[in-house]
Amino acid sequence: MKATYLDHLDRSESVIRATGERLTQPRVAVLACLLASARAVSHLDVANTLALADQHAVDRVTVYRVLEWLVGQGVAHRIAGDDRVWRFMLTPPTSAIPAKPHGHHAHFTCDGCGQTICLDKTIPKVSVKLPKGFRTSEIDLLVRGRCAGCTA
Amino acid sequence: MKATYLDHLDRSESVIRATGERLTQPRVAVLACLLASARAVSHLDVANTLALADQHAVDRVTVYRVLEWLVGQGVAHRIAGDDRVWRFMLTPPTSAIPAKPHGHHAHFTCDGCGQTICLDKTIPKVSVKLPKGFRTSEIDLLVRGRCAGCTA
DNA sequence: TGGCTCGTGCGACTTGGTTGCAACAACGAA
DNA sequence: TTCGTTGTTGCAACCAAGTCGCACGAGCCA
Repeated sequence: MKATYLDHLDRSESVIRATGERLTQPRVAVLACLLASARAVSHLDVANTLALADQHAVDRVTVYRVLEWLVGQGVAHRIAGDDRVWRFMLTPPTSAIPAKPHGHHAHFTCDGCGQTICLDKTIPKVSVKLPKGFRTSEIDLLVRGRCAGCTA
Repeated sequence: MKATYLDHLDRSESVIRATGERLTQPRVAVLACLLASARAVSHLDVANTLALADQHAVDRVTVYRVLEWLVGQGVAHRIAGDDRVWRFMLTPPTSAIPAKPHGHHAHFTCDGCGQTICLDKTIPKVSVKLPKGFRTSEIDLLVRGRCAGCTA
């Protein structure tokens, strides 16, 4: 991971450019971190990665704000973990700025190693019947269990 | 709510007795709070209810521990909310000590008033196909939207 | 290049939750 | 009914995640 996120700086830059918002170094670095990770990452993960890697260190408050901003742009989405820490992932398989407000997410969290991955592609849509008068805006499916590595 | 939880003290007591563990005043009071509420409640909700109602005030740390204990007994289960606060609900429709470890929960959270209710009865079981090697232990379904009151 | 505006960094703060420990209460045995 | 053991409670201190306010600085358009 240490070096990997550097490989994504270019793509990160173009995604941010596509939003029409300001292109700043912290935004590029944070998004590159997300691009480099197949699993959900916390604020702290991002801050640590950037601090360790090289001179791209970013203040932790800025990391919070950039991630918030990415969610607002529809580039990323947040997941509430079991440890009451927000984790963040790119929204769909890396397409640019979808900003689909009413979503249907599915994630898998491993009880062994704690990693969270996205299952959006493999899980069928769930249809929900709510009590009368209730309206659905979003459905999150959280599967807990053991990943392949931890089962072995 | 203020007086209501008092109506559940008897039932609370018998549920705790049924666990075979010690019967204490804080346990009875906290469980009575859960019994009295149709929706998920936080540690703070419980502490406030008990503090307001009467002489049953319980230290907040004790509330934390009692709720933890109820989860361990299978009487209640916890829900991670959007505001990174744990909320608690009775596990099934109030049957005693089910302690079903591998569950399938469904909850609804209202974007308007923030309340969380249980949908276990109305939602069909979701079958999940995971990548090879992955094992499921629990599935949580979180539906967000507007409740009947907030839609109107 | 200059200037406006928005983003960043820093420090202080809030809040939800946890830990350690001494005092206390529940409950079975005598 | 009393006693002793053992689990529970209350208190205070602590920790970590996340937020707020503000001054400085960088991005971008004219």
